[in-house]
Amino acid sequence: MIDTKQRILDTAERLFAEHGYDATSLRQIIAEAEVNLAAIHYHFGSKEELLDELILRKAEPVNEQRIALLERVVAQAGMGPLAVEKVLEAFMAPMSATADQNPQFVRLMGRLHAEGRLPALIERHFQPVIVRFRAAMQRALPELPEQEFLWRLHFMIGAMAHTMCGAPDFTGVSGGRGDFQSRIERLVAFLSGGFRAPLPQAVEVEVK
Amino acid sequence: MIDTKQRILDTAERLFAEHGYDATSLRQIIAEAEVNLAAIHYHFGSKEELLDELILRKAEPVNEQRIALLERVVAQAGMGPLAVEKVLEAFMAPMSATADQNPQFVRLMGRLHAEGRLPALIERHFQPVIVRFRAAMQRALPELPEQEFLWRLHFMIGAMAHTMCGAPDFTGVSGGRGDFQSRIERLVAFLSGGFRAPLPQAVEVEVK
DNA sequence: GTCTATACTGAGATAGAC
DNA sequence: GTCTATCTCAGTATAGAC
Repeated sequence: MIDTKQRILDTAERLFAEHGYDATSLRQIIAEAEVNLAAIHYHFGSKEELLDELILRKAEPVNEQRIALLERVVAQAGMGPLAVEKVLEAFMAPMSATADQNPQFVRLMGRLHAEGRLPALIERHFQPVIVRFRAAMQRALPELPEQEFLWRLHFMIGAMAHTMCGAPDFTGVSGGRGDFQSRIERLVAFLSGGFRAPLPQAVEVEVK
Repeated sequence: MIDTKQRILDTAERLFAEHGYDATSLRQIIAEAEVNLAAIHYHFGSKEELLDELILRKAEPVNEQRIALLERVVAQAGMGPLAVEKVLEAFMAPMSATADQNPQFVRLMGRLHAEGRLPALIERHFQPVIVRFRAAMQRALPELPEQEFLWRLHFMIGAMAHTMCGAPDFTGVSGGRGDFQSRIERLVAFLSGGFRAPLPQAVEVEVK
């Protein structure tokens, strides 16, 4: 076959999104893609590296949009203050756009998050972008002590990861066009409130 | 052996915390516990049910403390308003106490979170407590629309799960006594700010 | 009731022929 | 580049000894 590699990638992406990474065996993939088992190891090396290439081809455009939006936000702010809301929106809007065009990608991310595979993938594919956003966030929150700032970033990552990939029960399976946009607006409002919250007081809640 | 079951539970707990659930094979457990492979299936039925019993015996005291603290907070509030901070603290303080006494348990929770096994375990072992806390939170935030409230709970769960189980890089491996307490104070401050944030405005961030 | 020995199925990985 | 055959190692199931 001419494009064995492409067929493996496309089939794997679909099956991973539908059934999860762990639950999809290489033998299922080769059956549907009509290729040989060893072809996967020839082209990718392992199941995990197959996942890596699969994420890479989706993550690149998202990252490019993020950088572009962030630069625009920074340019508009000029020498003045930077609003946390604007920075957060610049980071999340490209995911929203991708979600509307290609719902399968979001399902895939959700699956990977649920299976605990996101952290490693984020490390490999989103790190450079995250560094830039961290700097912008720090500029938007100049009065926050460094330690507190880093902890709040940590909280944010937890909320974001959980939200990009899943919704509360009541929202149902809908996920129609535009849903994702409002989800992000809610998240941005919540996170902005969290980042601007007063510093914690050491409150004693003794446990017997 | 007299207490095969206990030895399996103790060994599994240690190995799951050290290497993760997926990475620990039943054969490793039986080797260290010096029992037979089939004994696990005799006593527990499957690897997953072994994990379940293991979590159950740790989760029960935490849940009891949570209920007790929550009742105290509610009693102190009387007919007056309920502070989000107090409710959040009542929920998290027992985890902090457990963390200080038994660091291995927190590592285990972290592992399970990283492997995407927390949601199912939470569903099975923490659901009744969560229902009560949800009600208390709703009472503490009477002006928040239902939909917005549920979304903010969703954001909270993400931040909490991520924080209970892991820390930003800079904090190192320390995890000394009391560390966990301050971590929770920071999280409570952040979440309270998020819950009290103004409702989101539909802000347009167009993506080319 | 408890536990042991052993076999079964399906996973990912690999060596080497073509 | 591709495919066959095979390897190792999971979790699971069962028959039967004490």
